[in-house]
Amino acid sequence: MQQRSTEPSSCPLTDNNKNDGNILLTKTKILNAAEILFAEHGFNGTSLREITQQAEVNLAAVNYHFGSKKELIKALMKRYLDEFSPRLERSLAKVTKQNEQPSLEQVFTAFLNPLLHLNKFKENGTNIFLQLLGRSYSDSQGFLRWFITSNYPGIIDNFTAAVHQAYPELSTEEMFWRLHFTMSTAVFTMSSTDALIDIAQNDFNEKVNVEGVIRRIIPYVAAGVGAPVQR
Amino acid sequence: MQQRSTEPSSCPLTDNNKNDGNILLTKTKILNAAEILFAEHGFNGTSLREITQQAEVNLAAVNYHFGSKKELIKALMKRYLDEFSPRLERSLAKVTKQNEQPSLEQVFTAFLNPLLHLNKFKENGTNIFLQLLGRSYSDSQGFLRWFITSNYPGIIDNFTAAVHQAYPELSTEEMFWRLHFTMSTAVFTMSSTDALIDIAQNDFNEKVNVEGVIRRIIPYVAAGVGAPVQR
DNA sequence: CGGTTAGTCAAACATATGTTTAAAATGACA
DNA sequence: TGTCATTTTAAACATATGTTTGACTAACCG
Repeated sequence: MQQRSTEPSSCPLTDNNKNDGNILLTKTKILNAAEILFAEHGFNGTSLREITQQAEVNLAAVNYHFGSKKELIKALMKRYLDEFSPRLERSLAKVTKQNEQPSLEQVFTAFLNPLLHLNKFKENGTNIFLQLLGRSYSDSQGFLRWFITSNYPGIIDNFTAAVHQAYPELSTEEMFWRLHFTMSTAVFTMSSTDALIDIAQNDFNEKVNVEGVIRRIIPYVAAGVGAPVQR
Repeated sequence: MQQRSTEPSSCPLTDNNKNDGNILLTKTKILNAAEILFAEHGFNGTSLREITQQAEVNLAAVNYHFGSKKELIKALMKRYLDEFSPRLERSLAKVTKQNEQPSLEQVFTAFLNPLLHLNKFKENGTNIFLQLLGRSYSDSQGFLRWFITSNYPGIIDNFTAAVHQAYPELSTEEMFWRLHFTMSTAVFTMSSTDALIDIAQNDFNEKVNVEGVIRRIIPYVAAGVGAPVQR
């Protein structure tokens, strides 16, 4: 028996779960199947039976290896956040160190590489991660929002610092709101990327991908955050 | 027996369901309870039993009066969209008629009054409507998005026309994306307004309400849509 | 070999869900 | 008053869900 504690203690859920051969372990198979289904239909909208069927493992495996559905979701997000978070911190640090006063566009562009790296880390990883992030905010009354902000405070702190450096006149309150608007744009757009890309393809025959969408978002949010302060 | 057809045909679901006294009819009681719960916990996250319990009606009443949960959701949105849609159209028309080339900020400000009117139409109506709109986009794999865009095409058409008048240089593709970003910002922000207002209150003792949030969004999205075109 | 351990599996469990049914209540009108 | 359509009600239905159980398997080690 294993992993019956609710405390995640060490959480060994990265990809180093390989057999002697190259057969994926049950745990990894579950993670891989779950992230796609969760991204597509939300956390509430995906059942453990769908996941285990897709992963070709036994239903009980989820509860055996992760303890519960909630813990599975956390493990899922952790896998991406551990990969993404330090890279973003380095990327933001680079921008703020190199330039005395970076432009907002430079600050937001700092997200691009860490996000795209997830595509190498995992097939279609960027898309999946951003979609999961979007789901975290709307599904399950934000228990995951809490999980993220409390386990990865560095993301937010570094980011707000960089924005402040780029636009010092922005008050703390105004920044709080504008950063949330930015978060909304990114996260919400991504949670419906697939549909949007389809529409763009049909309506004006435009071939786009996730990277294309991100590149379009950057000037938008940079301008939004950089909007002149009222009054 | 009533309302067993899946065709909405006439859909008598506005507030003119009153008794001789001022006792709300079952139908209205259900709508009022459902909209709050749906806004709070999403469509998937709210059961008919919670709704009927809150509304103090029998469980079977929902299926009797509306046919199914899905039809209830449509009726819910219809109640607001019928109130909101024509007002927004008039408001946008006013702006585009009065000014030869209105500013983007003027265009977006045209949303303010129609949105705030919902607060008179119904207690906390603005907030509820925007939250429901947000839920429509993330829950239930977008069947409601389809419902809205196909039943109220005027909203989108008038809006894109107004934006084009304010910023003619923006290409159709770029506008498509930026309007979606804008939609994301508004809708997603609103679906977590309550939490945000709490945070704002605690963190820097700022007293805000829904109107305050909308007023903060306007310059943000106006600047975003108005961002200079790349290349 | 015997024994321990981690992992797998089918089945059951307990509960929650949307929907349907058929009987009972209600109210309007002749 | 009696009739009839409308509405309400409790109960059942069918299915779906997260979780648990207990037997079984396979691998490792003395």
